[in-house]
Amino acid sequence: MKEIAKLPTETARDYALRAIRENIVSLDLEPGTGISENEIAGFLGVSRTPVREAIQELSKAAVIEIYPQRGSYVALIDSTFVEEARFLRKTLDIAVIEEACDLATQADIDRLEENVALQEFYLQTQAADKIYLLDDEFHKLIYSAAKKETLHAMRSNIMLHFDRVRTLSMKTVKDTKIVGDHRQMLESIKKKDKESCRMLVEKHLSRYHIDEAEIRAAYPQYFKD
Amino acid sequence: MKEIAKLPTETARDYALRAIRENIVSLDLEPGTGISENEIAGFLGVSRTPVREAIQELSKAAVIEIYPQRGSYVALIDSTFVEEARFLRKTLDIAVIEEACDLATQADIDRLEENVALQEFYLQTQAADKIYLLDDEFHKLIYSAAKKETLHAMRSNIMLHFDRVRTLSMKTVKDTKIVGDHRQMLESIKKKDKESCRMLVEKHLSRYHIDEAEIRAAYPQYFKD
DNA sequence: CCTAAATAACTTGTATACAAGTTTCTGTGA
DNA sequence: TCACAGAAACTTGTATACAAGTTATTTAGG
Repeated sequence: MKEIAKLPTETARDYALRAIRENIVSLDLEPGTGISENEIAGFLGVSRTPVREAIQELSKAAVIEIYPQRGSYVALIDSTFVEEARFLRKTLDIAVIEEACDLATQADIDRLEENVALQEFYLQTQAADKIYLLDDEFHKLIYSAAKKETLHAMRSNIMLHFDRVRTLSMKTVKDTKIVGDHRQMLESIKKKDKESCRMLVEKHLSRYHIDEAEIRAAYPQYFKD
Repeated sequence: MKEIAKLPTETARDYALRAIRENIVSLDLEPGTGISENEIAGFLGVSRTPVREAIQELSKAAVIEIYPQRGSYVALIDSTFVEEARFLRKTLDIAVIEEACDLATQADIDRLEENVALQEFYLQTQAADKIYLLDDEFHKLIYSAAKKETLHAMRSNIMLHFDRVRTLSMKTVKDTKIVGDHRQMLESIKKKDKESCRMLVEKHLSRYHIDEAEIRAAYPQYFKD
């Protein structure tokens, strides 16, 4: 588990949740690892209570499994969940981007323009971690433009399963293509071309699908079944 | 707040979560009501810890608002959330019922048949509460047939907002039509007729849309804005 | 050396005590 | 009667103590 600095504003609970979540997504907490409330509390410098509440929340998202009186474990990557996450993205992202075509204001477009411009900039400087964050923000901006912020928060939770696969695929999937997809999506939103948006989202998702087999072959110990 | 019996098997945390949630959906805890961790803990006969964890979870679903050191309140019915919940249903329920057309086994069909038969039975005996539960189970069975159980759990949380409106509309919406919709959906799944399924889900949802205006007029104190 | 029982060291679940901050009440003064 | 200060009674956030159960270790007996 890697250290993550506590922000001065956030509560101990929010800090614990953020720290544990980031460690799970980054795979610094490997799938199958046993975790202890006491151990994490000591590591983060807070008491068991906020750590426990964070773990409860992550167990509801099914990325942590709690066995009462026995221990808790980082869940193995379950293909069932990954498939459901992909299904949700395919369904909801398309519906939301179509809604964004109708509702996006100039301010929304401006924010998206700035985001994609930064992605294109960091693509040249090879800053993969920056692109990762901008990728998340890009999709959040689209949900925001469609006035579906609550659904994005919900999407984030189930997307945790997908995110771990994404972390593993960082090396194989080409950032160039991802940023290119985002640029095309933005242009299609500006043209209010829903059919094009739909196609782009499907193509975008298919990029991750391709290499799941090889990822699984490379890291079999991380997968369930 | 109405009393709800604690099941012998469930933990104090699960009991508190179930009890508070049911009271919110049934409107026995009215929108805008102030709630206290201590008060609820005393009422339920457990300590603050499990009650607190339950409230945290419900605050994440945005049906409870927590103001640190000031108090917590049952959230007013926010039209934004209700609209997002409706959007999710329209989008996801359609995609899932289409998937169910492809994947439903005979066992799935049998369970749906039994459920709808019970709905038709209780329709004659005027047992609205039974139909309410069977309604929930009907949609859950469809998600199960489509192998999307995780998404259903997620759907349940955001649907809390919709459920409160549904509770208010119980008197105005005709159960006859709802059960009729369910019967037609089942027949369309059996025929694997996706286009018909899509139309039925949209018609089904529109039934709740009609009377939101009058509900809001009848209970203005429950609504935000 | 091996087996088995006792025990110690863990786990999470729950209750309680304390901390920090807000609101409300109460009493005192003019 | 009104204004204001201060205390008391709340709120949630956090830390800690204890309960109940599981697992690992240790120790005694053969």
